[in-house]
Amino acid sequence: MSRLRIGELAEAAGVRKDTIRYYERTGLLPAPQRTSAGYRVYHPADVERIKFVRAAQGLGYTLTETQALLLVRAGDALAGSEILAVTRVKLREALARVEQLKLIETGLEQLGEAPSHEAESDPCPILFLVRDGRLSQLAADQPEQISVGEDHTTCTGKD
Amino acid sequence: MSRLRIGELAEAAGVRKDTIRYYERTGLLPAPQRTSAGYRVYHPADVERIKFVRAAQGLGYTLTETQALLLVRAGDALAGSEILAVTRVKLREALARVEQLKLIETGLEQLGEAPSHEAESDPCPILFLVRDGRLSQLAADQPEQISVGEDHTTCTGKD
DNA sequence: CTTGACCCTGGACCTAGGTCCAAGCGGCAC
DNA sequence: GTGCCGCTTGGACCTAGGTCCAGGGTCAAG
Repeated sequence: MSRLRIGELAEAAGVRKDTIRYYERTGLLPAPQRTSAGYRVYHPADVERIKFVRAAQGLGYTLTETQALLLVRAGDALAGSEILAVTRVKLREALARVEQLKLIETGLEQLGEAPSHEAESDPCPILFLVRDGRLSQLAADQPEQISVGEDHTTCTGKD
Repeated sequence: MSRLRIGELAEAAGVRKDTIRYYERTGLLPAPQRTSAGYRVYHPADVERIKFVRAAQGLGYTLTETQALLLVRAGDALAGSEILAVTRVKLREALARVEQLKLIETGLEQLGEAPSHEAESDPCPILFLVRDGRLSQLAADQPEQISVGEDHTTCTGKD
């Protein structure tokens, strides 16, 4: 049982067969050996490789970036320096995201507790979602910029 | 200048005109007033609304979730309890992502520093990317599960 | 009254990342 | 040798979130 057909690999890795063929087309998975009848034949290590790809995707790496990670995984240190920069950007984004989400969570919790009045923690209970200086950091197409200028922090709750 | 046409709104909010019309189609932006000639006419507050939407998208909220956030922003506390659950899930995912990315960053840094040998920190320098018990958490379709069982932590660096 | 910038609509197209389908072999059990 | 399941291919289709285009109307300036 050391060699798998595509269905078995799919089962073992928890993906669809189509996904495996898709990964092969896009280069995430090398073209496997074939039987004389043309059936794809996989190595058990491909199960881990696919799981790895799924994990990378889950972390927000694109297909291309995932390929770089696979190179690193295979021992290519040069690919590492490139993907490191990407990873640092992603990490910064993820940290910012956590902060934003915490703010929103807190705001939503307070909203539930203090139905409408007695929202003492913030003079403008809608603004926890609107303080654009904070919230729009992630909206910028250049996540590098942390410009918190833009003093349009007016509290006009109505559209 | 208290009323804007779509081009001005697009400019002010930093999006394309098409995006604004798209948001209108999908309900993220209410259908605006029209001039007698059929031109859309916007309120300056719509600039903030669009920026808000962009920010929410940047935080990983879907269109639908963003609509709920908009309701909350407009004062709807009931929408808040629904979106709170969503937000908590996103927060947990974001925290997990940060941890994963930190691991990867560290691993990649060490890879660059210790070219091939002297990687004392980890007996298997490839594994910082492969420890599936950790890395595949995010790959699972149910991000709730933190199952770190699965002892397939073998160090076979070659494909 | 023409020119140019702006707006309208419907619909096609795009990237990412898959997912599905039909038509047609392969292989094994009965 | 006939089911039936699994595999092959190419290509269409899908969701999300836009983006672009053609054909045509509007409006202000010259």
